[in-house]
Amino acid sequence: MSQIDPQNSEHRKKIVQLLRSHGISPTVQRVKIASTMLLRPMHLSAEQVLALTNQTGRPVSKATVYNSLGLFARKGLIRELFVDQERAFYDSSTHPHHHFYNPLTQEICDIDPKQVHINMNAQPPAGTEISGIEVVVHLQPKE
Amino acid sequence: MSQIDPQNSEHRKKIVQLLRSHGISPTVQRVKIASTMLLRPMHLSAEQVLALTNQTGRPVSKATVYNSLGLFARKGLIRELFVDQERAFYDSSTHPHHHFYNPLTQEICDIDPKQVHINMNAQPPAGTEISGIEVVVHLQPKE
DNA sequence: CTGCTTGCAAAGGCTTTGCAGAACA
DNA sequence: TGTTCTGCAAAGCCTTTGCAAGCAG
Repeated sequence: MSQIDPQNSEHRKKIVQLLRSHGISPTVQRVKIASTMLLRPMHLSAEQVLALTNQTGRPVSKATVYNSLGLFARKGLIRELFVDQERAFYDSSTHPHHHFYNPLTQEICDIDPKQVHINMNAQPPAGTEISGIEVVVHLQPKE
Repeated sequence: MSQIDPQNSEHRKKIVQLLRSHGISPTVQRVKIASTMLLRPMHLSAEQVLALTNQTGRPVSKATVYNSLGLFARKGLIRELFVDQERAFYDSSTHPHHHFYNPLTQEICDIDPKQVHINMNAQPPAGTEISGIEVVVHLQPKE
């Protein structure tokens, strides 16, 4: 996996470009947050993004993290996951794929889209079209 | 659809039996809440259940509604849906089926399980097994 | 009786907002 | 210079909790 180091101007440029290409003006904070998300493809809650982002350098405020994550999700840079109502999770990989979710450990993990085939014949209600399909496989401890 | 009228002792008995068969002791409030849920198979938020339940008769408190819905869900009498993080929805039909969700109108509607075929080859993580599969098809306005 | 349930209000936790100052173009 | 963004704290909202009074069995 290619590491993205916000200190490294090479990677910094990539992030800036990525933000620009999604119509997001690349402020210092947004680049920092985006670096956190894309450093490793993960499923993070807003609180976790805040903590990771602020491990180094100048801290970013909580409000800005929430705003930026919302913005990124609206712009399609990341994906918002609703697996339980406690909190939202943000998924840095936007390509279509599905998830295992363990409510006890609050862990989410990816399911390779090649492993899942969905055949849907149902028509969406009049005036609407499908914007995305989310499959969450809930887990429980064996036995 | 067979209406369930909580005033009607015939239906009341059915609800009591249903609660008992799920290991739930049938208090006055729980019967009232269950009647609301089962009056018509629907997707309701806790707030909506509260409002509907309290349209008639002696009002049930908010805390009791939340507690009872949580209890019903844990006991498998209803199903808890997480389609957005704003609030939980409760689905009075527990048989496996899937949902369309329109985030703009906050409307949920069922998808006939016969219309959806899921082929999953992915293995659940070690020590866990699948407890349920939730498919949510997100909608957006056409055009 | 004895334990479970209810109700009220207050607290909790995640997220948004209001507004002044800072950064950007 | 005008617009956009940030940060802090406070507010908002859904949900849970603490505890005394009430009900079920």
